[in-house]
Amino acid sequence: MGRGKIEIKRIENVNNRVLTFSKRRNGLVKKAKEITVLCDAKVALIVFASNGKMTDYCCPSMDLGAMLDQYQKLSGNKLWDAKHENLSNEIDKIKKENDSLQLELRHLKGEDIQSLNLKNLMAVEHAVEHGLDKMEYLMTKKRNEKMMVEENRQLSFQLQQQEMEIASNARGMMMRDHDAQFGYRVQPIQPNLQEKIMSLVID
Amino acid sequence: MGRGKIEIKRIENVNNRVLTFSKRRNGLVKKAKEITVLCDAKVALIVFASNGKMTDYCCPSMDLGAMLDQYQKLSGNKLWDAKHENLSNEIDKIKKENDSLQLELRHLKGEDIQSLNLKNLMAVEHAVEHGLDKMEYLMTKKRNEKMMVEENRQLSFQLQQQEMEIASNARGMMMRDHDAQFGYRVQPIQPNLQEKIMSLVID
DNA sequence: AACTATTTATAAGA
DNA sequence: TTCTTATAAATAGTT
Repeated sequence: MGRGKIEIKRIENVNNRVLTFSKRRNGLVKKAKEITVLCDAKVALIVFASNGKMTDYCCPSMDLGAMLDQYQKLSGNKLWDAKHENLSNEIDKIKKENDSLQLELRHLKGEDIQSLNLKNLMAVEHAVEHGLDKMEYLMTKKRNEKMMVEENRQLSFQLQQQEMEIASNARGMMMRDHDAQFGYRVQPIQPNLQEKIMSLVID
Repeated sequence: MGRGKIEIKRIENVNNRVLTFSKRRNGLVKKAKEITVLCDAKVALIVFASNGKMTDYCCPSMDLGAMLDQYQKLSGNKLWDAKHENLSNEIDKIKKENDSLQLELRHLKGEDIQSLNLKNLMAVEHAVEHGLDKMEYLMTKKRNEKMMVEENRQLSFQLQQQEMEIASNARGMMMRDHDAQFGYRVQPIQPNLQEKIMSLVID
């Protein structure tokens, strides 16, 4: 339909091809609209030019999503259903995992254990007892650490008090005996106490 | 393009409409194919007749799924992406829940507890100890049940032995004293023993 | 489904 | 791109 007949094969001249594309795309969309109106048809049309530019048409009576849902039903082709199924399956899988974790958790807390047989009960008990030992150990350790920090604080305080007292005494003495030849040396009761405690706490 | 010009509005005559639909649909698909070949274009076309029958065309160089992916990117329209996002979010949510369950589980087993502070440790310990009590109670109960079932089995066996013995004695007597006026009645040692045990087990 | 008079689409040219 | 126009193609009404 034009000045000359053309073969239906790729148009090699780029300008020509682009021009023809533009004309024919318009024609295609026009025809799509016409059949929609004339014949009560539902039409969806997506066209990409070779440069990637997109044109689309969808009949006003149904949105593209609905058209594609219908397409999937009638053609049996999976567009997003497949992806959805995968995701849904994964959700199911994780939910089941979740449930079994919840159940295990309840078992460890002694809940819902009626249905366990003796062997399973013993296994659960064993796990819990083992864990309990670890907890006791750690708690004792943490309590000791706290105690040591507190003890350290107290000892430091006492030490400070003592030093202040000695200094005060020394000052008093100096006032009384300004020319005294000997002097007191302040000695900690436990040398390196702080270091010892800290090494225990840090461990 | 025909014997007469027509207005572009719904064709009221059904036969006419259906006929026109068929002709124009073929024309539309033909044009779609032609532009695909002539212009290196990508075309997807879905047409539903008013009776629901579907026709579709998709260029050979790209499948419909890919076309629609591209459509979503370029148009910004969400077809399945929105649904996917929802599902993906749900997966993330459940996975997080899962992780926290896993951690709680490990805590109850005395694992990964270094990071817990004393207060949390005590809470975990308390939960576990409470659960342990319940387990001990249930295990004792189950062990007792087992023992009772075994005892029941043994008693039943003994009873049967006894009854057989008595019957055998009676037969021996009958042989010796065919006209004896009195007879033995077999009496269980503990009447209703079985019922008593079973009621304990079932509870 | 086939025919064909006409309308419509469009290829080539400007 | 857009307009023009000769011609091919599509199709409305008919058989």
